[in-house]
Parts: sequence; structure tokens; C-alpha cells
Amino acid sequence: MPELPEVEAARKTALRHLRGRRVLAARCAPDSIVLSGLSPRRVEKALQGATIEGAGRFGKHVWFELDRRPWPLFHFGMTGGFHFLGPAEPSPRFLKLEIELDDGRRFAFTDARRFGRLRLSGDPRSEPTLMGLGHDPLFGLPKTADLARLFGGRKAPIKAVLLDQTVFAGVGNWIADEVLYQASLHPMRPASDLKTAEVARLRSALLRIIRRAVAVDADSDRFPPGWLFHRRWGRVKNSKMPDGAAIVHDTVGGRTTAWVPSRQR
DNA sequence: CTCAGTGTTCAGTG
DNA sequence: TCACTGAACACTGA
Repeated sequence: MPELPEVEAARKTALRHLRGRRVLAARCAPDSIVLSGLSPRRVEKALQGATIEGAGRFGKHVWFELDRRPWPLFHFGMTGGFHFLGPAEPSPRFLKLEIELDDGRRFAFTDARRFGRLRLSGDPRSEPTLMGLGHDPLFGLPKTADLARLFGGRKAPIKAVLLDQTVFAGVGNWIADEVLYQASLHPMRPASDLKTAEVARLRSALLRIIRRAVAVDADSDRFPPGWLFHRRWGRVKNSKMPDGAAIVHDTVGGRTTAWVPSRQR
């Protein structure tokens, strides 16, 4: 669920449900991994009685803006997510944080696989982990010439560079594959080998894909039918694009990579 | 039972 | 120091 568009959709939904709401009660699970050692009590105390005024995001990180500090800062890892519940609904499985709002509704943060994180921050934007991030495509990308210069020092496969959060914040595995497919680029090409025209194609594909996915709130049923996304899942043998082009699966940059050799040279 | 997986970090290497 | 690679992490679901 959690690449940039999914996290942005979660942020917007949170904003819709939570803005202006006061926290009546908060319950935080004693999960020392997800909390990275932070005490559940501190999280509960930070939220208890606070009013939620906004929600921010950078890359795959999302946070709530309260009327006082510190603020909760979330990362979804592989399986984290937000849930919004009515007063009588049962709490979801894998619950890490639950909040009761002053309108009777409830908010929950869950994470089955526990790669997600919940922290507190006086100012998320100045957290070292956020400041180390590269360009969030939704907030804009450098011009082609500057990207080309950035790639010039990288001999790693372009797929790996796309996944590098210190270069492109928020890009994950399916977006990287979609970008390379739509830009007709071989995932294993060393980044430094890309010609200017190829960097331009990558740049516009990245912008187009992120903007479109965000515009439909990361609802993959509404992604354009031609996207690789719809046919990339699993290492399914003999899978093909609608035009008959074969999709193959390899490991590149340590991740499963779905690509179409007939199109990506 | 085995294995892949929409992510990040850290150790080891060059 | 930097860039890069691969393993580790934790757990579910196929």
C-alpha cells in the first residue's frame, strides 16, 4: 500500500476526518519495534486533549499537526496504514495506535509486518530522517540537466537510483518499474549512461505517474489501463501486456523488477 | 512447509 | 568518504 500516492491519499483522508477534531483518548500498543523504543505513554500523553489542525507529508512520511508539540510522525513500512472507524466498530487487527475523537469517530494506525514506525517530533520537517530525503516529485523535480548531472555520478542501475530515497523521496518498487516501462528504459542501465533525452523521458514519466496516481487517490482501479501496474504482480510466468509484449521478472537493486524487454532497451 | 513481498538500515567491500 | 551490494529485519498470506 505505501508509496508516495498511497501515503498522500492517507494524508488527505486523515485531513478530512480529523481536521478540527479534539482527541478525547489515545491508546498506543507497547510495540517497541514500531515505536523504536519510545514509550506508549508518551505517545498517549502527546495526543490526549490535543486538537488536530492539519496533516503533512514528505516522501513516504506523514504527520499530524496538533495545536501543541510534539506531533506524531508515521511511516507505513510495507504494511502500515490508517483506518477510520465508527464508535461501535471493532478495532482492526495489528493495531498500533487508536484515537477517539470528539465527534464519536475513531482513528487507527495498524501495521502487520512491523516495518512501520510511529515517532514523536517537535518539527517533522527538521528531523534528520526527513532532511536526508531527496526530491519529492509532487513538490517538484530539478530540471532535466540537473537530474542528468545527478545521475552522472551514479553507476548503479537506474532502477536502484529511482528507489534511492536520498534522490527521489516517495518512489517505491511499483512506481520505479512503471517509470522505466513508460520511459522505455532498461532497469539495469547504469544511471550515468543515460543520455539527456532519456533523462527527460524518465523525468516526465515520473511526474506524470505520480500526479495521476495522486489524482485518483492511489485507487489502482482508476490507473490508466495501459499501465504496467495492472499486470506486474507476482512472478507470474508468461504474463503479457495487452499488446502481447512479454513481462519478465528479475531482481534489480535488490528488488523484484517487472519489465518488458521488447520495449525497454 | 516454503517463499515472496508497495521498505529501510547496516555491515562489508572496493 | 562515498557508492554500491546484499543480508537482515518481522510477519502474513499464497
